[in-house]
Amino acid sequence: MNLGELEKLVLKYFWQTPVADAKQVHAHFERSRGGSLNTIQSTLDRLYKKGLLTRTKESHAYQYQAAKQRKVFIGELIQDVTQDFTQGGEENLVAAFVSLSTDLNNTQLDELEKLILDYRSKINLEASS
Amino acid sequence: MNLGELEKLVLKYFWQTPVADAKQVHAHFERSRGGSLNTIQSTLDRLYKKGLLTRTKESHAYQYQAAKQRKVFIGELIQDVTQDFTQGGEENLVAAFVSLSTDLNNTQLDELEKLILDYRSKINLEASS
DNA sequence: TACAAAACCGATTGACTATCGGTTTTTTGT
DNA sequence: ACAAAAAACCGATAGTCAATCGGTTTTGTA
Repeated sequence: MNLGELEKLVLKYFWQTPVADAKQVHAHFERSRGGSLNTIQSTLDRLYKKGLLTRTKESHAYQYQAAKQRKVFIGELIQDVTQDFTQGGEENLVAAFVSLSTDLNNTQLDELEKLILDYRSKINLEASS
Repeated sequence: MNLGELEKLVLKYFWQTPVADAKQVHAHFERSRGGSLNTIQSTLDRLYKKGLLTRTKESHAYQYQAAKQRKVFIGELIQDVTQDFTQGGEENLVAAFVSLSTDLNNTQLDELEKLILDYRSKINLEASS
């Protein structure tokens, strides 16, 4: 999944603004970067076709929304970009975490440990059902 | 950092084969995918210019090597692809880990916890120096 | 110094994003 | 029901970048 610059901006916009149509998105980006309504429209369409936005026709215009939560999307991005280099086993992802951890501080490590704990109990609940 | 299909293959090759020149790389990929020696050469050159391979002229031909360890590279890839969506704070990365953890099992969680432990002590050693 | 090997250069093709003008379709107000 | 307005849709263009390879220049060695 490869995203252009405007696509990224629009995606980020939808994590701040749950629902919007092309006109609103255009209004938002008009001062910060310019560009015609048509450009926004085709970008929304591209994102829709990529499965990153959903849309429903509300009376006249499409109402767009983010298809995935930010965290989920980022997770998928990571999987996407790493899978070519990790031969199947997910243990490589664990290794990738380590490379990343260069910038983590103690508090963040705490948080991560808590998440692992939670996740572990979720796994084990499922296993015992 | 955006990599083409052949670039990815070549990179993976160099994590298996520490040193090689264009001819060797070409020989390796000849049966699996074809392509001329020139194609390999320009791909090597592109990877070199991207900082993903190093090279030194050994008598006549360049000898190429991976510039980064696989894990380091993957870590950088992840940072690269996520940074547009994580406003500065690395806590978002922690969140990204969770999305990823869908496929982790208990053993892998153990490993990750161990790594956190190691990393934490490294941080705290540095802090007290 | 000639020959062979490799590097280098340049051109082409194919994706894909950004951009926007123009046309068609859809909505809506009268 | 129809005309005007709004939005969607279509198509074209420009820019970037990987893959591809032929041809030319450089370089190293016998």
